[in-house]
Amino acid sequence: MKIMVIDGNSILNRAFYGVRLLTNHEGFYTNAIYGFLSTLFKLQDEEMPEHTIVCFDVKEKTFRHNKFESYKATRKGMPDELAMQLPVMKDILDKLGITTCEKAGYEADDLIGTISRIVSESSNECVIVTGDKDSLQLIGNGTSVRLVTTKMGQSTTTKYDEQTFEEEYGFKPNQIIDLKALMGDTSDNISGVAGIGKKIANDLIKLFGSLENIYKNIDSEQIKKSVRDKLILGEQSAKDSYWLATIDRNAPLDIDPLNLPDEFIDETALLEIFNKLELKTFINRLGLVSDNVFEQKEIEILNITDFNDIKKLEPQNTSQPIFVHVNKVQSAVCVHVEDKYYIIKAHQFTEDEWFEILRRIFKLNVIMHDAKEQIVNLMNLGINTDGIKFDTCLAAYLLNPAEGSYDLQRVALAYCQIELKEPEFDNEDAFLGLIDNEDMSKQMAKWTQAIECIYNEIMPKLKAQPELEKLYYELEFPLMTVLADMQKIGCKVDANLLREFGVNLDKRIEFLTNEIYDYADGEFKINSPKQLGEILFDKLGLPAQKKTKSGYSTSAEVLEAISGYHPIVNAVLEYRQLTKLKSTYVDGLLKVISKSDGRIHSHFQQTATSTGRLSSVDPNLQNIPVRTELGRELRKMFVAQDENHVLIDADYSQIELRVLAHIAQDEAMLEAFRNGKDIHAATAAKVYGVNIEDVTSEMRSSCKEVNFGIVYGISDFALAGDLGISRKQAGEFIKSYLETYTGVDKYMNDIKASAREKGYVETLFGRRRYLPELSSKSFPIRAFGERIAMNTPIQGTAADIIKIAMLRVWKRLKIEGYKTKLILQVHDELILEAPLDEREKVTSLLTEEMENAIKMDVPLVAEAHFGHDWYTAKG
DNA sequence: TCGCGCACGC
DNA sequence: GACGTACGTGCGCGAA
Repeated sequence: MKIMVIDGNSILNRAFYGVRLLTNHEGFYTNAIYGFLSTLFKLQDEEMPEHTIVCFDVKEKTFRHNKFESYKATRKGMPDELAMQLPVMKDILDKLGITTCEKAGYEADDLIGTISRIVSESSNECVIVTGDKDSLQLIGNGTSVRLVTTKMGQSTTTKYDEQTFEEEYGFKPNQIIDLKALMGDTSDNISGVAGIGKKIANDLIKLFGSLENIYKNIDSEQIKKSVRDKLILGEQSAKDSYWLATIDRNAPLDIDPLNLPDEFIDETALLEIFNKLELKTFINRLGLVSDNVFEQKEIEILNITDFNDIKKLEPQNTSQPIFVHVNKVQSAVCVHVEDKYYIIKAHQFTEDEWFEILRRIFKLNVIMHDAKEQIVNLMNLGINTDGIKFDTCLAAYLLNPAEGSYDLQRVALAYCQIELKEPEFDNEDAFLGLIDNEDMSKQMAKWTQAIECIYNEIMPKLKAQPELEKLYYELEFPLMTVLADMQKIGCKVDANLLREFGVNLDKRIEFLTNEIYDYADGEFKINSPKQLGEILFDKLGLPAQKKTKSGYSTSAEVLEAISGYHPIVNAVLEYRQLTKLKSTYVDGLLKVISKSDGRIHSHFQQTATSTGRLSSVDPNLQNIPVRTELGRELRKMFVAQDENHVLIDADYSQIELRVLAHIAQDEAMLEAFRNGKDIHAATAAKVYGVNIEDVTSEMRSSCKEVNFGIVYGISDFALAGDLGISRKQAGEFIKSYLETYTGVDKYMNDIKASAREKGYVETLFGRRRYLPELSSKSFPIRAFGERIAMNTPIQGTAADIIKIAMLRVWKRLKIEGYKTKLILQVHDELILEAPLDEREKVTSLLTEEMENAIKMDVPLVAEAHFGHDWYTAKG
């Protein structure tokens, strides 16, 4: 028989610190439970024990504390985020039928020691699972120890038996006690012998075998005098330490390790617990819900191979929704109509037939998951996609925008506990029609079925929040088509100009590289912060300012501070700037220019941010340089298609501060905007108590920083860093700022209180973000949550506003028959590509829609410029 | 492949 | 006292 004994506290601790903080939507922490169970199940699979026992420490003092008050005195208590998970964890173990064991006055280690003794004495096998090395002393007689180490998210285990232990340590497992008696253990506050560390302790143990033997031979010549003196002085401490480090293998047990009950799994209870914790992976893992509905209910999968059969795709009642899934490589589509799943594969039809099929499908009342990329493709084929009426991906995003990822697999798991396997048949071969089998059809049907399930789960949740439902139907969903259209059109890039720019950069980079090598007196990877740090701070001896986890910090901030010490520093700074431009922008952009139309088709992600902003990838066109002149040059490469077109760029002036003024109803700030004042100067005038015309540029720019920070929920710490002043001064600065803008002060306090109470914050349009961080007892986490609480309504409302503007601009351009196209959005900026003769009209259309997107108590101001390229159009 | 340090935007 | 200004994406490096 094999028995696995787990040190519950140890593994739970590892799990807690190894897995990022997870919570369910109510803010209950689940990361330790998640990590513990992952480790438990993994080890059960590996070790296949007949029985598992989990031992826990009890809060009360143990026999060790009773004798030595100092024992483990330096240990901090469990953080609340972990403590709250402990009882739930025990309950889960109970429902899993796993025996738990704890005893007042004893540590988990003692219980484990006792269990392993009993098990091994009866010639059974015992595997101990723990995260700390104390239990290694228990190895022997069929007992092995698995040490679990965690790295963010994953856990690795190392197995020690007598042999591997001796190979690594060079002595027997129980001699660990003797070792600890000498060197002590800071984590348990065991003192050992003062002055004796790991090295000497190891040598002594190898020479004499045990503590007892060392003292018997204390006069031996093999012990140096200095060491002998320390040993004599610390004899009592060594003996006490020996006693403390010894695990009691005769603790009283309430269980009989040799006669454990069968492990009965209470499926109903576990299903309920895991649902509540939103740990759906375990529901699946334990098979609490059948993951394969196909096995429960035979569903009808039909291949359509005859073009004449396509009328089957139309439901009797045309208003009835159908569910559509297109595989990634677009070689096949699955349509779920009424109770049937139709699979249609492109290669079985002529191109005309295939397009006609798609045309018919997307005329119907279609529900999809993440439709945008498909819409782009269909638009490119000239197929109308107006039939698409619902996107489950977007809905999932609106219900909780902080999830991070909304691919079908994840959402199906979250809402339906369906585990969708990575598709095996979604590759080049499938695209060419080389793969055509039943499994492929079955897999596609299952994915389509998941969409239906999500839809059924999500609809009532969306309807339960009327504001969110409105946001979905009136803004987010229609915006998807606008984004698809922008992606399809893309933006023209002058590749030759870009390449030329790259060549010039390269020349200068090569010069700088040589210069840096000369200064450093040798070659190294300048791009490696590690190597650069060693050169600057070790070899050249420049004063290091900051450390990072992995060595010296070489950030621009640090380098600027030391630029006066050595000419290499400025060379590195310039090198960094140029190589960034070259690799990310020149090379990066050249890679993604479409061969067919010479344009860049960035993808606008609609479900990427937790505030409601869009993001842009492949390439990211929302971070094209603008601040430095050289970087800004890159914008000259983004051009209108020809000399008969221009780019028109309009950006909102101070949209976030205006939103803040409105939401906070701050009289002073409202007044400043209403009167068209320079907000930063106006702020400075008030904060410093001078007339606006007497505001110096320093006063203005420091207030600009504060304004900027206020929008993000500032701290004195951060502001101090930005302004280069002390934290105290920064605190006073913020204080006088908030005394000037009392409405803002009140808003910040109110929003935090409301967020704590409700568990979420909202934008003006009801876009929600949940804040589990606010219920944390940990200051940094809670403070983080508070900053989000202050920032999200502002940033999110601004995001809502520009989305409204985009939708209206796009619609008007279309309805009023302009050829002008919306091509880019950069958070507070919209860019159009317009034929020359439409320029004036669409410019006013654009600013008009941007400024009137929403009625607030302050005016919204958008400024537009135009030009052949983005550089000029940015104004 | 992944995490980190760094750098670009709003 | 805690140490983190919000929100993103992408590159090169270096360890696994």
